[in-house]
Amino acid sequence: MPLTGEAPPLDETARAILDAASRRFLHYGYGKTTMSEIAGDCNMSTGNLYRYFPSKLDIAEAFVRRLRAEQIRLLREAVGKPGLSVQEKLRGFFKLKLSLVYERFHQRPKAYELSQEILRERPSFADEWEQAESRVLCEVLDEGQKSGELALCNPQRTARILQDIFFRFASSAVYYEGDYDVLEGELDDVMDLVWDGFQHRKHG
Amino acid sequence: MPLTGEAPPLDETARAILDAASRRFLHYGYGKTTMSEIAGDCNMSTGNLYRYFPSKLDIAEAFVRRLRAEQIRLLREAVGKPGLSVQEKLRGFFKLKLSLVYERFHQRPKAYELSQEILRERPSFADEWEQAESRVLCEVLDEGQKSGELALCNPQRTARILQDIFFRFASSAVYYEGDYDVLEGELDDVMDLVWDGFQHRKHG
DNA sequence: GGACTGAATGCTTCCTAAAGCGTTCAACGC
DNA sequence: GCGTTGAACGCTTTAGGAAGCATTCAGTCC
Repeated sequence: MPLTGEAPPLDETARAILDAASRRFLHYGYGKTTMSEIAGDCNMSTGNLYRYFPSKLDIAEAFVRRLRAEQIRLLREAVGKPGLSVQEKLRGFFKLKLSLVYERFHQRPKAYELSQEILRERPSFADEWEQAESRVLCEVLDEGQKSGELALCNPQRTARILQDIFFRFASSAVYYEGDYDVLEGELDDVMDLVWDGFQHRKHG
Repeated sequence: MPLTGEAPPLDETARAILDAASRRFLHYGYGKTTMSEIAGDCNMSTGNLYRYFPSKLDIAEAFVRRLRAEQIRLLREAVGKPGLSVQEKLRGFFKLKLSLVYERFHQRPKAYELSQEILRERPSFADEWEQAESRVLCEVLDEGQKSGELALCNPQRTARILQDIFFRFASSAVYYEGDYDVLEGELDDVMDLVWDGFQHRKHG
């Protein structure tokens, strides 16, 4: 499963380093985890870590890429379920995204913090992530074109517009706001209106 | 022009304090402005300020309310122009909002920082602000209902959904991202799709 | 010669005392 | 008696030295 932004394959030692670091990042957070601790967990010197990862931040990035790859997998799974209409697929995509984002903030604060740290230090990561999601969306939209459920002039542009439209449900502001059910209800209403727009375009 | 969230009328001294504070907030920022400086600008003691405002933050809030009231006025003005269709009014509303937010971040950094500070200390301010905008939107939507351009079952809910949909164009993330023209282009595409949805609902 | 070490380096973070500043209110002046 | 002051209070921020930690690389080992 190729995924742009996926790290190159790791050898056994690099993977051991990443596993050890991941455990500490999730438990103690990025800032409280030291390179000497990670090295100790791997029974090697601190200096040796740099033969595998150029910096501490690169270890963190590799970890976040893992998390993100898992999310993409889940999103693909959700839209890949047999028997769903295109509308159901799109709705499921954005609802799952909401629940993943919401859960990470509330249940896995260290993972959330780490994501924020990566976004701060490497802003291009956000674009990359959006591109990866956009590809999943395009597949769904292309499918809708083929099945006759949609009539779009530019599926890529449409994917971008959908990401704009549902941005609120994946933004950090949402974590402090209203509760999950309210958010989900609003997301449903937004999806209804979007679908009505698609219907209008289909029937001219 | 009543506006919920508007501060009670200020007497002459309170207004002088607010004016002096405003100048300093805009020039030096909130954090660098001290109460003793403000008091000095008003030829009074520091302690006397507290007869007019309960705290430094309340002065800041009064200032931000001024800024927001001005924004609401501009938004009302934009949608109140004669001869515009409802679609043009809605489009104009969100485009103006984008330009105001964008300009404040790029041209008036201290005003932006102050807004952020108020939102941090007084989160309910965000709801209040959204309610104020929602009212303007509702007026436009009600007008659309009356003129037959729209067929909505709940204008208030629709206003809320529109705010969700256009959230990205008013969120802080937008300041670091792409340039203004790209944003405006996307906003137009979103508005087009939203309008198609409204059309679909009108014609069944 | 390649894999690895661990001390050195220098940047970042932490800690703590001092300074700054928001707020209060007893005292003052009219 | 009311409006105002400005010093006191205590919380917050700052500054500077110490400690911590990411990173480098000369030296060592196999």
